[in-house]
Amino acid sequence: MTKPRSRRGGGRPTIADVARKAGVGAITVSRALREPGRVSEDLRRQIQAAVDELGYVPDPNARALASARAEVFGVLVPSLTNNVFAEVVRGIYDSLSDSPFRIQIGNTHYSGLEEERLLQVFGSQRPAALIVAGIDQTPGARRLLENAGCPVVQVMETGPDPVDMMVGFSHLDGGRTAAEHLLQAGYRKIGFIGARMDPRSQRRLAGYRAAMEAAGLFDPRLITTTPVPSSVTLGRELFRDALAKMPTLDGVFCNNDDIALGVLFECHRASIDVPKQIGIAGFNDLDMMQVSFPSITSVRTHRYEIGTRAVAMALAAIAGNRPEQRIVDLGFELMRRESTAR
Amino acid sequence: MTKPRSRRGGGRPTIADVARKAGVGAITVSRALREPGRVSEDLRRQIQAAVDELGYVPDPNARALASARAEVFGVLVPSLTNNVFAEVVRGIYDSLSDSPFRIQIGNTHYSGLEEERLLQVFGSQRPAALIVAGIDQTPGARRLLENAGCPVVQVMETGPDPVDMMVGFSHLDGGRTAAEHLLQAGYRKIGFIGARMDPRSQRRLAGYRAAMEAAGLFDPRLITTTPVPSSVTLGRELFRDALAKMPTLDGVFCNNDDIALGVLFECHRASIDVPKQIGIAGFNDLDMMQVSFPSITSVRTHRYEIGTRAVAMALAAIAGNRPEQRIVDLGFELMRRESTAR
DNA sequence: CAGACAAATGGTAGCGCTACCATGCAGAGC
DNA sequence: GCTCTGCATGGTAGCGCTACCATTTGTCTG
Repeated sequence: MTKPRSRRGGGRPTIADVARKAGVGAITVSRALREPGRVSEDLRRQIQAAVDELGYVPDPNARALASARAEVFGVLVPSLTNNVFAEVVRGIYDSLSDSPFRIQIGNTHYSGLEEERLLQVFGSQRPAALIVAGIDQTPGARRLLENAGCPVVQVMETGPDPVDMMVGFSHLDGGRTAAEHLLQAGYRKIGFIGARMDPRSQRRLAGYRAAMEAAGLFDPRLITTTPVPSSVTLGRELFRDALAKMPTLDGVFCNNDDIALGVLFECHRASIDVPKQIGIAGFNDLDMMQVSFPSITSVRTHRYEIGTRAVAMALAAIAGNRPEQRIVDLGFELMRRESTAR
Repeated sequence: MTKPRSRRGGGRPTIADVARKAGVGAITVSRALREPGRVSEDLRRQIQAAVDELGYVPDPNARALASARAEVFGVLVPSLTNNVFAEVVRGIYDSLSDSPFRIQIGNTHYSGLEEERLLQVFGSQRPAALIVAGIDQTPGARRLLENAGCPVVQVMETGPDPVDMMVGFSHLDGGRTAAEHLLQAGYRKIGFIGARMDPRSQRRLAGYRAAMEAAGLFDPRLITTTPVPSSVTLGRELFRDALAKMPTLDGVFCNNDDIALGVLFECHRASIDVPKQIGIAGFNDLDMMQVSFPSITSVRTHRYEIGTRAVAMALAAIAGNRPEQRIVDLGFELMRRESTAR
């Protein structure tokens, strides 16, 4: 009577097929695959042979449904093309490539609402862990993270109040360090040029401001920002705006390296000597900063490591030994180069 | 007797909860959510109210298991940080953001074996569609694609023998066009500098070679390549190698824009005049090429559109109307700039 | 050598959803 | 009046897997 539906799955082998072939129960196959230690050597070999012969691959959907837990890491980043986040994501992928965990990336487009929506979607899958960029979640997003029922790692930044765990560094300190370096190098009219101005950029700006105020040199007219997404082209344009506004500018701290590169190119074009007339400092230290002419001073951040570390912490939490240090500050490194060597 | 397991899912509402609250059958809820047209206006409203009140989000795992089809697009790219692929992925994400489809990205690290392994993993999920970069799959990977039981789109390149559908352009023509442009501009000793040398780079090289041979100017010593991953730093180094090997070089066609930028910086550093002494052409036309000083000639490719187009074709195929044109050539555009304006 | 206990294996009953097949009911056609 | 059709809705039976408990076997105690 129980006429089985005609194999909806298109004939791929199931755990029952493997069990039959190996002459064992389905549950034993399941165990052999997930906890090999709990199955005798003999059966394990037999089962492995059957798996290989049939080309069996477990259905992750069925697995997730039965165990109420999907082997998925949910990752939320504001941009896929921004090299900074791409590096973090690469670190995550590399750390997870030999594990059974899959990765699901969500692109929030720097929008809190979008982040909230994606968390809702991700939550419906009962992910094994969540990695989210930034610490400025909306109240709704924060609630979703707190109730996710899985380890959560906030990355890119550190802050006082983690949902669960954190890996990053202080953007405020990074901004201050860059500005202080420009001051030490002898620059005085140091501008800040920033695009996008997401929360991290805001904090770099705050660091710059703190340094300038401490030196008694702060002037709001030194700041040139835009909410427009960052690009090299935009860097050039913003620098021209900044110069028009304040022709006596003798240095710039750029929000990021794209902007810094745009500034450098404009200096070339306008025959402005770097570092003599203008000092330039960037942020993130992309590969090209050390090769450009002149090479550009930048704050090196450890993006790839942020990704690998976040995964390591999440994995530890999943395994039941939550790391003692819930907030990991990976710091940054000021790379002094020709562009500020006055 | 049938003591229900104590709600493994951690208490999130199920379709049965919604059905109870709305006073309808579970199947009607399912239908209201997936095919609203088949449920009466009244019930639809009632059900929507219950969904909203309970905060119900369907479990994609259960859905996939029951329907033998996951609402997932599998995407396979060789790199996550290479801007070229990041742009394609961004196009895919943007095109799918309002659909119920999730995206799963695999990073093949330019390895055919890894690609095969990932296809195996992806296949176990019964994805709704697969988008893979490149056309040079291993025989095993090709078989997996052919038996995937879903639309498949190969992207980045066009070729004669699609698994299913294709969106891209001819890298050979692109390479030839760049080389011909350099020749027309009056350069004669035109080098080729390439890193990574994946199949697409190989075809750009072949295009370059064809142009040079047609002009009777080909010389194998003009070619400088390495399997090392591409970077601006590497561009500088390879250019120095190329110059050491052939000091009379008067032009270079670079594999990609990173390399071209490295070449430009080295020219600045060595006081080589661009475009007078050396002409430079890149590939892909990243944003910065138009801003650099001098601006750099490059072959513009339509990465974002490749992503959006691939999704559109896959979506059409899923909906049952497979596009007539199975191979879409999005072409490229030579952007002539200062670096080759002799 | 009985009893206790651990290790290895299996059976059963779902996980939350949808495919498939009823069922009920209104209107159409004879 | 009756059957026939088509539409809206519901019930049942799984999808492929694992949690939970039961069973079997072997090993160790006293």
